[in-house]
Amino acid sequence: MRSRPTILHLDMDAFYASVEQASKPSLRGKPVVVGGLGPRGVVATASYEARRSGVHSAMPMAQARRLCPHAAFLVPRFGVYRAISETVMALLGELSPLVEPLSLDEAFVDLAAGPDGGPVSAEEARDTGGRLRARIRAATGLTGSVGLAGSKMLAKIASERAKPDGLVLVPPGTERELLAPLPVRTLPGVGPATAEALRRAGIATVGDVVRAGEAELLRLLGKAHGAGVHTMALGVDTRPVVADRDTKSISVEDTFDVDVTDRARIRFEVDRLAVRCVERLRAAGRSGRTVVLKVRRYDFSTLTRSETLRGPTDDPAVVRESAARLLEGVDTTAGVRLLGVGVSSLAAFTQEDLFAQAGGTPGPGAPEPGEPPAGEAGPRGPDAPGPWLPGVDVTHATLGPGWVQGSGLGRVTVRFERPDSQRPGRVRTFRADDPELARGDPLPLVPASGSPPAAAPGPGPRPPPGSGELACPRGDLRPPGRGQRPRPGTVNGRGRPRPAASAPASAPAQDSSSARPARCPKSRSGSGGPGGTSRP
DNA sequence: TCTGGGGTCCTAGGACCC
DNA sequence: TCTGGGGTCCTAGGACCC
Repeated sequence: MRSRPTILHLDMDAFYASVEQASKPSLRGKPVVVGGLGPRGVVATASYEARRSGVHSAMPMAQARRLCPHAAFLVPRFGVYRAISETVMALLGELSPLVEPLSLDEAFVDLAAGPDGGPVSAEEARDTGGRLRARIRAATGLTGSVGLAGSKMLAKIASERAKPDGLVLVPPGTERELLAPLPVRTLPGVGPATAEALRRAGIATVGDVVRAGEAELLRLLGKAHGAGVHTMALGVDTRPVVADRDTKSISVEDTFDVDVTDRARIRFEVDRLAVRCVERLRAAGRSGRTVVLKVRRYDFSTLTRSETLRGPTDDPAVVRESAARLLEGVDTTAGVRLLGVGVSSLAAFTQEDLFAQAGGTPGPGAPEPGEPPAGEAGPRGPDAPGPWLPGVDVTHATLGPGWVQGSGLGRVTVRFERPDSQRPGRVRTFRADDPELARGDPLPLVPASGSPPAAAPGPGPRPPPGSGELACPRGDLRPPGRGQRPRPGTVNGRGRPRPAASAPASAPAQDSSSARPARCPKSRSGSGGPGGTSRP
């Protein structure tokens, strides 16, 4: 809550879909839907053309196909989105050191922490926002919408109203009248459940919340939540912009195309998830004390089981064994649709030296994940390298770069065009195993001039044939950067040098020579600890 | 052809300790 | 020994966000 509009919220317009349209000239002006393409996929982002048909984020992909059958349905290319996001966040960083990214396409900026204390007048603030939007467009070819206000809540509401490709400023002092007619869902923290509770009490708009009064809100929603909602409804929001939020947990999960009942397969999948989780943990230079297993059953009911180790670990064998123990206590006979493994209670240290000794050699009874149990095809979904997923970059030995339009029946259809192509490229169909066809690197959206734009993490615009596999071994679903925080010390919009071991409290920096027991859960309630898991 | 994947924060109860 | 309270840690679940 400030008397000057010094909080800026940037939201890139239909970000993933816009990147795809910018990368693929044939899709410009056409409906594009980015998301999971499996039978249980959901929409991540729909282009504005697709939104006109009623398609929106989080909608099941099957429904989106029914609503907009002629759209292009593409898998996300997170590596590309991440690179562009870094460019955008860097531009925000030039306005102020206080940048709080909310996701790849969204961030708050505290302009008052910038040079000269930020804009003084509404006009100055508008100028700042307008210049930012122009620079984003020049650097990425994409549009973003800007909200400016005296608080986070209003800045975000403003950017929403500015969409697409606009700027809205909420003059401090006008918050309450702006909010009053809006639905309660507008308020941060009011989701479906809260909205329903309020609706039953006859409260539909923000103005209704104010009229109901604080006591009534406390009664309806409980102490903390009720007070928060009431305060927000008054237009009062003093939450600061916080850069460098520390990660609290790291997790991976997979939804299966078909419910899994086979216990051996379930054990196998949990094992793989544990390994993937630890890969991400280690890439982030972290370790953790609490292992969490997540199981979503056939009926969508979800349960979690967790166990806290005596000390933090980043040893895959330890996490695998913990996850396996947790699984033993879960009945999965009716079928599971999702499994997940996570680690929380994160500590700052890495234990690379220890890992070299212990982590590399799995203990007895903890085989490397290898073959799936007999009778199962193994991984599926985004992991299953059905190699030619719609949207991925390819390169042909003689025809150059293109992208997969579709595949099936041993064939793959490729459109050969580049971001700077003046007209839609031509389409060719190949055998899926055509040796001249390989994964390709993404091409930059904006032609490189002087300093390279961010779109292509790879080398120049025309990689030598075959180089794709090296840069992107598993395709765009798992680009090299995926899951890796920028290395500690990397400076960019999203990852700054980690605050030096801020919390010695939870993880006493005992020397990692030998004694740290990272395996056994703290034995509680007389269980005597888990049996048979200690290392010889 | 119903419902992803990555997170954050809050609540509540029990164990345990003082 | 009765009855009791506070604080912390752990576990489980749920709401919410993008």
